Amino acid sequence: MNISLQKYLQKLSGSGSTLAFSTSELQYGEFTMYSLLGPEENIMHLTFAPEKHAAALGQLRSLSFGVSFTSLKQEQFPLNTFLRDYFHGRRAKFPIKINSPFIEGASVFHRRVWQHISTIPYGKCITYRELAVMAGSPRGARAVGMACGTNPLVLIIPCHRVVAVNGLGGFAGGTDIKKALLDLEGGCGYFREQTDV
DNA sequence: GTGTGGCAGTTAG
DNA sequence: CTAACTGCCACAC
Repeated sequence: MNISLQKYLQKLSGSGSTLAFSTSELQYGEFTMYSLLGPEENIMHLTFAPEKHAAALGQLRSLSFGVSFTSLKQEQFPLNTFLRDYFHGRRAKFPIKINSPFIEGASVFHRRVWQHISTIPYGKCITYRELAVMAGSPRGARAVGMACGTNPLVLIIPCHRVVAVNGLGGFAGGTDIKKALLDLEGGCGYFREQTDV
């Protein structure tokens, strides 16, 4: 992971000056998100969990490069309109080019899992086990859960559409958020099976 | 419903 | 290398 970050930054820092990242805290009704933009304005990290956000920043700071962070107003965040529409149920896809060193630097297995998650359509969900089969590791449901937990681009890689065979499963940022996202998308086939919710 | 053992992949040391 | 974690699952009570 750190190796890829190093390489990525090395490419960008031709002059050797410090690299500027920007962060923003985003508010959409009850939902709070944390984002990290790279020097080229590409979105590197997006999460509901403040501790994951802090960890991503910590990784950048731990590198041997000079890095600086500025905060961006929500209105200036490139995906703000898309996200706002999503949370209003008016958008299903985020047509952006994914270019995050947190993804490129991850393991083959994790990237495979994330790729498959990206193909789950809006309003549908699959189980950790099914995803494990797709990723070529039929007994690796638990490992799939771990890959979901380290997903650097929440919503863009819709890991909330992956649920346990007999329940909701976990979520970075809290299962309440996961449930709310599935609800927003119309249940995703999860609530139909549950008589209680 | 709950307990428990096994599972695959990742990370720390 | 081992040990110790996880957004899990199957199978018992």
